[in-house]
Amino acid sequence: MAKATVSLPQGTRDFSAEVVRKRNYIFNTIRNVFELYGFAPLETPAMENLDTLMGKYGEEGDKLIFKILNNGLDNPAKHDQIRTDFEKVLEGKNTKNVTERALRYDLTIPFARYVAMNYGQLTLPFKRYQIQPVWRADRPQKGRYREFYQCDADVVGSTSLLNEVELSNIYATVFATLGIDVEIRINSRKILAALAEICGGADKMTDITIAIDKLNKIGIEKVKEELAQRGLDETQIITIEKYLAIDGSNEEKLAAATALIGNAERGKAGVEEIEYILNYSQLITNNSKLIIDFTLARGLNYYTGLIFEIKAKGVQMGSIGGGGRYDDLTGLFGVPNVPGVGISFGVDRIYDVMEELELFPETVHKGVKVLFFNLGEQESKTAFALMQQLRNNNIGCELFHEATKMEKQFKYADKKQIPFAIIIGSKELEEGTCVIKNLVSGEQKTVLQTALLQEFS
RNA sequence: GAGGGUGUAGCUCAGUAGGUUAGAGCGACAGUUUGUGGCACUGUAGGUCGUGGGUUCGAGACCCAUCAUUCUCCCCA
Repeated sequence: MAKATVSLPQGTRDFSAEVVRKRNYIFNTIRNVFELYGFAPLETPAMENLDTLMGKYGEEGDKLIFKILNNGLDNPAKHDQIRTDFEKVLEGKNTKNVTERALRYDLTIPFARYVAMNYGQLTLPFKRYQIQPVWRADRPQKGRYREFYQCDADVVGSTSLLNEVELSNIYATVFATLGIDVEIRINSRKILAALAEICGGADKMTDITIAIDKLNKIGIEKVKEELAQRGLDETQIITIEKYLAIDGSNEEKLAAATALIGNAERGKAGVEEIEYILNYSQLITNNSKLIIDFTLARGLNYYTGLIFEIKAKGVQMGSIGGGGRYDDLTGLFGVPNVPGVGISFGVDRIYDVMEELELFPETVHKGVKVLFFNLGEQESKTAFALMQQLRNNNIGCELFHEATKMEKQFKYADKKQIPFAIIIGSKELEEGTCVIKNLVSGEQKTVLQTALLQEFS
């Protein structure tokens, strides 16, 4: 036989039965909590119009969008036009004649598009959740793929901080259910804006957040270097260093932040937001899990208010979730002034964390419960009838596919982790009985075929 | 976009300073006498060493290219 040369596209994966079951366990947990909090599901197509996606993720993001080549490019009547258009593609531009669709890059923009298209029909605030794969033409590496799932929950059409409280409780509930110990780190983009205001003006906000975001990775000295490179002077850098050095309990941090940036209007507002959510959460979840982290910035520039990031305790792993408030998600699609707030779960990383900490329950391995041995034609007919009877009572079973030596059938049961074997040979056939063997303990007993069902109920 | 690592049996990998018939473990299959597995033992199958060039008397080992894969940086989940 020729050697198979089949392979998978870079950065994609097959999921075996065991992995799918474990992933579904995570998905189901998240989905149940979303539903519990009043979020409704939404699914959007794998592909969007290229126009919908381009320009929404920044210059870098645009490059990482998977574009779909149009069909019918081989139509002779269009060759001249397409050659001309293809020249534009070579220059880095996109033309509708060559490509006009692309794979979904995230769930947020398709959601914004959906809200814009259906704004009139939506009951506000609109709370939806979405669990679907997205695709990015990124270089794959550890924990990064070209196809991966996102789990998002967003509320649009409400500025109430109650939404932030709800979302942080969703985080707490999901991770408590999964058994993962986490810190829910929070900060406010308003505080960062106030800091920027004091240090060089609002236009430095992006520079400052980008540099601050790297603190954990590169350390304070490098951050200072980067800030200097980005044009901040020494006094400003000292202020930022003071800001980043804020430490202690949540209360102490808030006090220190107030002292530093409380005079700025937005700084005050940011501190008040955080106070609000901390007070509220005390009533509902374990407050100690919410931790103020003033170094938290999050890369995405559309965040404007409170921001979240989830860090699992006890493992070396990047954030396993994040989110925040944004002011105007749908403005780009012609429906302005729709504020919102959303969170996201990083399922692939959550999976890795649970694997590492061995948190998956035994029950996720859900195979068939019974294997009927096949010991001959008449024997297997009897077994088949009994098997159907069990199936009708919601007991999963299989009949071995051919009459062969028992050793093989035992090994099959072992490999598929089937806990019970039912043996019907010529002797049992004659007596109207069957042998039930517990394959874990090795114990077995003979019962009447008519009594088999009640043995399993 | 930039820079490393790795490609040898189905899987995980050995293959010493280039030398003749390329190995192991696991897995698969068969058997250790025909209705009781997981163990053990025996045996069998399976590789033009990613691909294409080059150096050499001789290349799985060295050089170049190419493809694949993996990791790091950028960016992100």
